[in-house]
Amino acid sequence: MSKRPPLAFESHDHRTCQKAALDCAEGLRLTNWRRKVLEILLEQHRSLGAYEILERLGDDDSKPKPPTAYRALDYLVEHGLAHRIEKMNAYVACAQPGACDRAGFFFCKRCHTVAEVQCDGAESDLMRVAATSGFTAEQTVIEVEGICADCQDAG
Amino acid sequence: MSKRPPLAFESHDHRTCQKAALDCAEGLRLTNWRRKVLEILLEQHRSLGAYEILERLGDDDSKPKPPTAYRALDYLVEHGLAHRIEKMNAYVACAQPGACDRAGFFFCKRCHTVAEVQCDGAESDLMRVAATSGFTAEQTVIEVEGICADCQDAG
DNA sequence: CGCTAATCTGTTATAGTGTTACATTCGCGC
DNA sequence: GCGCGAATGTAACACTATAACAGATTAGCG
Repeated sequence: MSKRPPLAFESHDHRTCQKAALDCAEGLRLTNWRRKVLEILLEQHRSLGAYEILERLGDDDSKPKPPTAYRALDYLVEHGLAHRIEKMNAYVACAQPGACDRAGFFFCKRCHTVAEVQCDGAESDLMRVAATSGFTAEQTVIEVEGICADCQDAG
Repeated sequence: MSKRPPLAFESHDHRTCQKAALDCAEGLRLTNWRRKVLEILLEQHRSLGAYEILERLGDDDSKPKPPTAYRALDYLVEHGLAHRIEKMNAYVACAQPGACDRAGFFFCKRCHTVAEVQCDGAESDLMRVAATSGFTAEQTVIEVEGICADCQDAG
């Protein structure tokens, strides 16, 4: 957790993020729904609830049903293109696709911006503790809730 | 994260855990529901869903309604006597009441046993990163999902 | 190409989790 | 007893997620 790409809170060329994710999706089976969901998530570094995404998937006369969104999200999460923020019951595009093992998240509870960081140090500490009691770790959730600088300035 | 009390997975005198929690509740306003919920949580180092707790709060002819459980749980969590496990939508008694700042959790997805550890190192690393972008951290969730030794042995 | 198997999608219904809103009661100091 | 704040009771509802099954599409193979 030393050198790092810009956090989502910091200004950066977001097209780079989008391109990286789409590149990483090469070779995967990105169907229409999956691509659409990924594109929606990639618009910003913000987390979106499944039903929020669902809203945006539909046109005026008909909206897809919940399983459509959940299936696409499950796929994206399984393949490392998106993450679930447990504390928010929400989803966010992966910010470091292809290299996002051991990710941790900072998210602003006001604007829902999510910054992703690598948490190797924290992770390996935890793994060490787990090992002492024979616990086999499978998945680690590291989420820090707070207020981002912009929202603080805005009062 | 170096010296530590026995993890929940390890054998220990559980009455010590229960007594510590009840001692810590001295001075707080433990109403009937709150005490009952705390007692239920303290039976084991296992997480319980709100509706599971609700079941056990009622007698045969009448069960309290959801807000009863959620209100008691909110109170216990606010006052450091219980924690919420985000990944499970469930609650667990605090294992180190009075000294449980910066807690992290290992939980077995089979038996729902939850071990609580102090995560000072991980926490301060995260805080440092947060600070670099002006992010004000308020709450940190550290949860490791896996399989405990007993469940592994049991296949 | 044409078949088959696997995967993805559509749809209905329902399960599980958590909250709002408001009426009522309880506990306690005056 | 009275008044006030906290806690509880109750009904209804909102949000999140999954089950089950039918139908459509696609990939791969002979």
